Amino acid sequence: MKKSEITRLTILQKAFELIYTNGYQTTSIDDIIATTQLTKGAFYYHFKTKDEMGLAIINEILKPSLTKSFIESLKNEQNPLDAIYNLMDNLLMKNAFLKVEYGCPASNFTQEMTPWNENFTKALNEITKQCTKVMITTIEKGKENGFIGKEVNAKQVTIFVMSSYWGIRNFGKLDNNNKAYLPYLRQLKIYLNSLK
Amino acid sequence: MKKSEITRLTILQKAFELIYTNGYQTTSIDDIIATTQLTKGAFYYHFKTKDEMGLAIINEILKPSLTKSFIESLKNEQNPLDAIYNLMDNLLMKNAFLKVEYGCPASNFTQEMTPWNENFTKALNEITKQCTKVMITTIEKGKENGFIGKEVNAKQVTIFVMSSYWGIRNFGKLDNNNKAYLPYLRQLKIYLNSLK
DNA sequence: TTGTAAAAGTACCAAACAGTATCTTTTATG
DNA sequence: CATAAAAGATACTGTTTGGTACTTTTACAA
Repeated sequence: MKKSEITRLTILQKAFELIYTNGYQTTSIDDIIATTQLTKGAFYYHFKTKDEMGLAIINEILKPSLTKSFIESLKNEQNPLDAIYNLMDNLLMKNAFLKVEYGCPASNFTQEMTPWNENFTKALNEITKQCTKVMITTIEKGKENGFIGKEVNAKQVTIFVMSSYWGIRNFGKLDNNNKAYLPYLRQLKIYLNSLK
Repeated sequence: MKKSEITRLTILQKAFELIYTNGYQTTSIDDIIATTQLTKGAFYYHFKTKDEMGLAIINEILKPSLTKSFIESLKNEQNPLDAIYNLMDNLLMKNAFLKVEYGCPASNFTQEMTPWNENFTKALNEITKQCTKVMITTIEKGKENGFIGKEVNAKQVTIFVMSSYWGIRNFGKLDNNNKAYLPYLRQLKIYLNSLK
């Protein structure tokens, strides 16, 4: 890997961490170059504007990480209901990338940027669509394999589950701990079992 | 109502609208005084700082509006499952105060402010706790009245439902329309019926 | 090894920002 | 209707911000 590519990636990763913990608007370029030990010259060599960097974070850091989580969790497991539960359990309780007190990075980005940046919205929408698609396919397959009742609407369930995930991260953020995660996961299991 | 009180309320309401549509950080005090047709002198006569105003918005605009919605919807209805469904249907589809494309104001505030303002977090947490409490009580009463199965865990269900609500607003925001709301509501109904 | 384009450093700018100091006008009340 | 305090207007400040212009250093292919 070329040195300049490493620099670029360092900026993206460090900037992601700062934005994930402090928000996009409250993270200044000066903050980013301070933590990366770089200068404005380096930053603006790699990115035309701050927003171009933000978009790169979504597409090059967030997107691969999230879609990988979804695809790996959902495609390999036999029982789709277990798969969905384990995916959520993993995202909430085990993923080292995601921290309770900072919520879901995709959701954070959405909330903060959507009102004023259309490109961000589009990029985030794509991630969501990809994740949604994988989950719908998983459920449809589960219906064929007899794991899930034939009357179940895959898209509805997906939207419902994804929503509940985004929302529960709000609780975690507000409470600044994962106390709400356990009752959430128990209820999610009950709900998923009702789809058999 | 005294004139100065009207001015204060006007600032809060107009500022709320701006922040709801554009975000807190992207709404400047200059923006607020421009839309209110007031001046800095007036603004800083009523509020010591921008954050003091933000806190006042949460406590004096958001809190009463949301808790009123929850209490009125949940306390008056006979069947608690219908009550919860109608509350969500109302918040998503009928409430003129809330717009699809801008998400849930409480959730927006939470996402944007939590990382850097503890007072905001506390105030938002209080609103959430109040709403949660009302819903838990409603469910408990429903268990006593036979509307809901005795084995149902009221707190779990409340957290699950509230999460799903917050999350679905994210979908609406991302898509910039309420297409996702209908499948969500259908699935919510199916889920609530499973609690009988 | 060396020439050169790529990469990074330095110093600056104009605009936007929250907030203040001071002055003027309303408004409520004796 | 006089007057003082409340409410609001005006003009400013120091700082932070994203971004730029220009210079220097580094990496790497020939």
